[in-house]
Amino acid sequence: MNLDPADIQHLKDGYLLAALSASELEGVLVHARVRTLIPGEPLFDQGDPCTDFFFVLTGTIKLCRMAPSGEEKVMDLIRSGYFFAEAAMFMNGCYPINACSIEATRLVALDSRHFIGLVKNNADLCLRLLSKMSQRMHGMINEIDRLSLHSGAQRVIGYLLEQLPGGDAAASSVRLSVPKHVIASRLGIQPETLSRVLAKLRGQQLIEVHDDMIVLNDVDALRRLC
Amino acid sequence: MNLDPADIQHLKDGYLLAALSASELEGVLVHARVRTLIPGEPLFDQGDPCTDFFFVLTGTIKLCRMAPSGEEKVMDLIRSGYFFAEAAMFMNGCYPINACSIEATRLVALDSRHFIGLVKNNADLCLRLLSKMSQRMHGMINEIDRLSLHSGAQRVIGYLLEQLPGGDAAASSVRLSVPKHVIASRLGIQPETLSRVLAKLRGQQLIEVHDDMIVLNDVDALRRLC
DNA sequence: GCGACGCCTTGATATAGGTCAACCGGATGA
DNA sequence: TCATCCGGTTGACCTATATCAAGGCGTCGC
Repeated sequence: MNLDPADIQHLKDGYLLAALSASELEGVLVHARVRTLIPGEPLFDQGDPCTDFFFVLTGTIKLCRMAPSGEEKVMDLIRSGYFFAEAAMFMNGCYPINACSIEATRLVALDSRHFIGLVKNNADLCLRLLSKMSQRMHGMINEIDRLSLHSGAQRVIGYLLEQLPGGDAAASSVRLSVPKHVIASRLGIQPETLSRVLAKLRGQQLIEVHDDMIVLNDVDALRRLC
Repeated sequence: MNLDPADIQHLKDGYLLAALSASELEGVLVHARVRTLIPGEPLFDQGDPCTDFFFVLTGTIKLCRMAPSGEEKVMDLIRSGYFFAEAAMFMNGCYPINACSIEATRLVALDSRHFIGLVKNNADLCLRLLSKMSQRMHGMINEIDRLSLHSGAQRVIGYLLEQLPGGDAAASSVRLSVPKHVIASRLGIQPETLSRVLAKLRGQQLIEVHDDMIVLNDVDALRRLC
């Protein structure tokens, strides 16, 4: 399985590679392998040695951790056009989480060691990386206080609002691209609770639920709730 | 107020500056100011433009966010010998959190823009930074799943075990260096709940509480509980 | 077509933890 | 010295959410 020109363009648009010269990019691509995952196929496990970082071409990757009890907590959902595991690369150690697909997924695996070597000679790229990682950390700070400061219902509403296609105020409906139980885990609640929260919002006429299609009847009111 | 030689040594031991040459360090110090805070004095607020990053010489800084309700959540406690706000620096924007002292604190404020300039010309430093930020992100991932996967009691136990002076298995007692209500917020629980958890552990003979001194009677049992 | 399964929903119940209120003891300050 | 305040503790109560259990509705393979 190989990279076609559209994939390469896609990759170049991702922030990590945008700062590379043509020859550097060439080198990175030599060390890149395309992988295809069937739904639910694991990519790596928490504790595996970190040899690659990844870019999602199509599909969705679920990053999650296992509690000692066996319960799993979804930490992040990585969709087409995004890198992941690039942070682990710099620790030169092991992946801190599990990664697996939740639908048919094509992704690019890029060689960590080769890329590190590249970064050593490219201060500009380095700064971009620092900035990007700062942004991720910022996102995590938000996540931490969402989890600890807001109620389950507020987190659900926040999630729905996040999924709104940006810009268009009129198009106030959302298609859930992952199963509801995955969203529940992402939000740190049980599937039953998610279902109840949605039912309650439906009862208040704030939303309409048609399977994985959710219409937000009153975006402003929802925004006020959180 | 100025830096004395001990302070400078202290600073050089911090990871961010260890990779600098003598002349680079010189430059950084020219742009450094020592600040002294009384207990509870604010340093910056969430949303303030990010002009400096900091190093704690003595004392403790509390990083926290305010919920819309006015409730505050302690995100981190920064003690002597650690940098903070270095991530915000790379975003070139605003501080994402509030910072204030919780006791008399001496710290060094370092000029962000000057430091960024330096990093641009030092790929090695850059890599160290990337690695350090990865570690922080790793810590945040742990924090997120602690908050969402573990009970309040487990988080309390985890906190106590973290505070144990490393290495020495015999010395199984902990002195709480910050007020209990700050720890409670750090752990995402109420002060009353923290108090009850400690009372319960005391009832099980697992710990002894003497004001801010906590003796861990059975470290292994505690570790098993989480 | 039919059973099995997965996903979601709904109801009943249990429980962790939050909230409110009272109280204690030490520190502070008039 | 006494009043006050602050941090911590304890009790009573309540609410949000988890847990357990049942059932509905698609989808898939046979």
